[in-house]
Amino acid sequence: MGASKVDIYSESINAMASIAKVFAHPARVAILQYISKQESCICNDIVDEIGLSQPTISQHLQVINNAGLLKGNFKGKSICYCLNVERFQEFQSQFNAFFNKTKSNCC
Amino acid sequence: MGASKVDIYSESINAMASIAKVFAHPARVAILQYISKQESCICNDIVDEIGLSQPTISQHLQVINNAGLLKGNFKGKSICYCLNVERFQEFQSQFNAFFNKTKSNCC
DNA sequence: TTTCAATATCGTAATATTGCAATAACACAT
DNA sequence: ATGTGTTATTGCAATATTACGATATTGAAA
Repeated sequence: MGASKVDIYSESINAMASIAKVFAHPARVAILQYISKQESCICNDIVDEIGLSQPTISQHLQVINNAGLLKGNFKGKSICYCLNVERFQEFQSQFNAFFNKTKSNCC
Repeated sequence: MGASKVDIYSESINAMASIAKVFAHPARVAILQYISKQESCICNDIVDEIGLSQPTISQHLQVINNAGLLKGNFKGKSICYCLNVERFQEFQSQFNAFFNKTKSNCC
């Protein structure tokens, strides 16, 4: 096979894995950090900042965007990627809920 | 290509991605939750609990174990997987540090 | 020591992910 | 309308991940 058997898990478990997947690649972690560091809206300089090609960056941005983590001006010559802080906060809460729920021990 | 260009990112960014990767598959999320739910040490019933084959579960357990998230008795007929709570807590802290550092906005 | 149950490893197939070159699409200015 | 610069899409190659059957290994009990 090779594909994850998504149908055998609960909705919340799949949701958790999906969220984690966004952060499971260093390029996406770097992009998120870079975006948040910018005072003003950033444009195409992510490509210069990180050592990856423009198509690859665009691909990673799409993953981040599909997760709902971006907002801003998406039309025009210089598109503006900004962090959707509300959504980001939501992710943090979900993570912490999972961590706190799973923190028991047995031996 | 197909391989992540790990060498172009900082150590902390790669660490973050590595941690996230552990939780980026529903089977591993389910395994961690199941382990934590058990009152006593669990054995081979993870295979029965989750609908995956024994080799596949073993593979996922290895990923979790390589991340340092397991402890317990690893020899004997019924091996005992328990959550390494200290390590788990450490992961949670790293996550929160990343989230808190990245929570700024621009537009 | 032989047997048994539990876990790990090997080999392999299928799918997913990553990355980039080439190209398209798009918004804006001239 | 024609460039120009920016981002998205397509196509493809390389690698990683997921999954399982078959088999090996292991520790304990008989």
